[in-house]
Amino acid sequence: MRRMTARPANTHQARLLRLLRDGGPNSRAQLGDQVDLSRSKLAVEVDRLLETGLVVADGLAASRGGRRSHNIRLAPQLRFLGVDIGATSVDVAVTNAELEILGHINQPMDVREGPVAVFEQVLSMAAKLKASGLAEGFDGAGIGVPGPVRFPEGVPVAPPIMPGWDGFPVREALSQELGCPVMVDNDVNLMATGEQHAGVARSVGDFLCVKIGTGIGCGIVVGGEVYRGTTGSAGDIGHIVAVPEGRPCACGNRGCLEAYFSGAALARDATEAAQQGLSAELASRLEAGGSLSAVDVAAAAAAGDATALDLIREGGNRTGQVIAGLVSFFNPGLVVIGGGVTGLGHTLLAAIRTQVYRQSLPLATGNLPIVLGELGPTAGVIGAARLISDHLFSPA
Amino acid sequence: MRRMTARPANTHQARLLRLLRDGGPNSRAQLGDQVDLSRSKLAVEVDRLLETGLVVADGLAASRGGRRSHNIRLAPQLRFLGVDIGATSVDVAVTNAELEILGHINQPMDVREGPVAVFEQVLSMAAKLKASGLAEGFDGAGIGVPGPVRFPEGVPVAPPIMPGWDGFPVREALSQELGCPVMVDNDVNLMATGEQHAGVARSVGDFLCVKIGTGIGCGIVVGGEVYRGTTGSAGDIGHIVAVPEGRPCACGNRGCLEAYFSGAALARDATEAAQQGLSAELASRLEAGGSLSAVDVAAAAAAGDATALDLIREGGNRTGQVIAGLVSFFNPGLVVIGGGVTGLGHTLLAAIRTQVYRQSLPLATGNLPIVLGELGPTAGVIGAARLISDHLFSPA
DNA sequence: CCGCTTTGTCCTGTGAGTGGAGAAAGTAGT
DNA sequence: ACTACTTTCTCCACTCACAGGACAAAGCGG
Repeated sequence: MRRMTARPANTHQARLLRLLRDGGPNSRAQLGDQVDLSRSKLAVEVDRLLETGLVVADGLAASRGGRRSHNIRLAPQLRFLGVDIGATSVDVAVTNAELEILGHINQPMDVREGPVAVFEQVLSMAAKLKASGLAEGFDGAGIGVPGPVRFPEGVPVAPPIMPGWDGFPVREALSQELGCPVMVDNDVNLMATGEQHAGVARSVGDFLCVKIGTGIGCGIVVGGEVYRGTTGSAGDIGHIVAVPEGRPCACGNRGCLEAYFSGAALARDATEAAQQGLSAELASRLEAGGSLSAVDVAAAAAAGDATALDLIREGGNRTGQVIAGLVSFFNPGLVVIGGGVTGLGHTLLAAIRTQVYRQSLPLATGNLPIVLGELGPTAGVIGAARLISDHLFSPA
Repeated sequence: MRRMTARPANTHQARLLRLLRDGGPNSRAQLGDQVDLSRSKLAVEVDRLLETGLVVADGLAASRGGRRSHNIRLAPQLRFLGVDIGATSVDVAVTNAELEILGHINQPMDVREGPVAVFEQVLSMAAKLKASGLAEGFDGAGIGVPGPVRFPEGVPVAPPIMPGWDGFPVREALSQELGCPVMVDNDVNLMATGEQHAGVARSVGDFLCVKIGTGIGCGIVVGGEVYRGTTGSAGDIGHIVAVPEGRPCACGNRGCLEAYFSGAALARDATEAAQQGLSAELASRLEAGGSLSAVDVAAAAAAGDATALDLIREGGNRTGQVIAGLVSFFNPGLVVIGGGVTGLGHTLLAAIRTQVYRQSLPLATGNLPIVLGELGPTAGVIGAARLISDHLFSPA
């Protein structure tokens, strides 16, 4: 099957495509209400889009008191691939042009095995989605990697947790394999993009999205656009010093946030507590599973285990302290907490909130919601799909 | 004399005005090289600007091998007023349309006396500048205040160090008094704007400008635009916690950066050291002046006083720690240090650099200059003039 | 005085975009 | 069935921004 080849010829067409993506099918008249163009001009642009095949007219909508309108929608066969590479697992999903998830696979994986092995796995997952009839091919793909990215080129730069990926041409390689345009970003930025597109951050211009998984990162959105920083490392808050001269961290410094809290730190601290006999609950889980993870701590906390709750609270306090500083500095309109540890839920959230509301300026916290992400594990893949669709739905 | 009434009618005219402001007089041909418009279109827009009186043609430039060009420049009688209200002093300056300072007055003052008293002083300073023949009136004024501002309305909101100003309609009141358009911003943002326009931050898209005066604040520039945050309090880093559970701070929390370092904290610590007999140098200055300020500490440090140097280093370390966190988070292309304590110079700068380069990620610090501001006390007033000129040189 | 260059002006063609007239297709009331 | 009114969509003429070329003006060097 022929894939999407055309791109919008001008900003009007790009605007229309995004409206159809975000608002679903629409009549010409409804579109006209949103774009500030005369009906005549609008009709011309819609006709041109119809010629390219990017949008189609299918059927008539119900009358609203007058002539029935033609439904204009994005071509139904368009497919985007969203890939979210974490430290220990991959998510791959197919979406339609409206960025609705049609199919989603999650598999365990280890980024440290390097780009070649991971690519093979990603491609086989994509193939599986194709084989299940959800797509005959992909019109574009977005991919998130757990480290800083030189965004224009789509190349990871000096990623601490995935050293083998440094300089690997992710964008070009994946584009070659899939035969479609590809955009690459940091996984945290994609989570923020996802929550912005379809989650809690809709209609918020400036917000922070803190992702707590194996490590800790923070997506920064300024005026509706992801801010990536000068070298693409913006939001890398895991090694902000939370406790001056505190615990040694793997990075060589002391007192880093990640030395106190993250999926990895939590698992380590829980294991230690279990071995010291501080918690029967955790000890029994350790014996049963051989090792502990954030999920075990969450379960223990849900069962009322005091040690688990303490660990979560303490981690939340540290994290909240750092976030409080960022809130004072950045004055966001919203803070989203997400990532693997979202399962720790409201115990974590409460600790973070307490610290932020206590330490940040009243003016900055006065009307500041601090909430859990709403999309869970799909935020990343939705963000990835949105990334490539933003790219494709912009003038060539 | 008639003041500026016209505004650019479109973005082309605005663009041309800014080019003339930032690049000085120019021929039509030179302008054409910079704006990507046909010569004919450019000529039309320049003619219209000439009609409005915003720009004038004065004389012919030297030949560059062909017909001599007409010099096009901004109207020479245009005058902007830049006002920078600090905690303890005011700066008022007149500039021409190219934002060159024609006259500059600095006077001590206390913001806590409230807006009415301060306004009176500012107006008398402006009158003095007028009386000296530098201006017959003002075409626009920019004003910076030491606290958060609701930018669109030009009204301070909940400013901690100037409680009497809360909600006072600074923009409207000053506009009324001066009879010209006025824009209001945080003083720190204006310093950043000034350094961006005429100082060390020219041609840097994303940077931080840390102003250490009576308090500590940070101007944030994203993509060449000042970022003000959701409620206008972005950059308010003085009360970020530098030491968890540390010294009590006037704000009610513990361990705030300003409790450890700022002009006020430095004066207090120096006084204490002098009284405890730790430094003969500081003690003699205390006896001579009755009190100590950051300037005394700077002088003592310059004279080699170990205690003064220690105070500066320790303050620089604390500040550097906080900045290190911000650098990891924001990944700027430049960090500018300015404000009243700039006199502490390289001792301070070295301490800050050490902390940032040690604690932040290599990717973020790899190519990160950390430098002192270049404009000193004029940064604020230049920023203020630039603020209003940006406003006036944009389509009506 | 003759080419050559640069600067600035004039004029016409093109394409984007507006706005109005009106056709097409529907609903509701009489 | 007929009328009045609504909404949707199309067509067409007119305006305006802008490009680009021709050309005039004003300088240079030989």
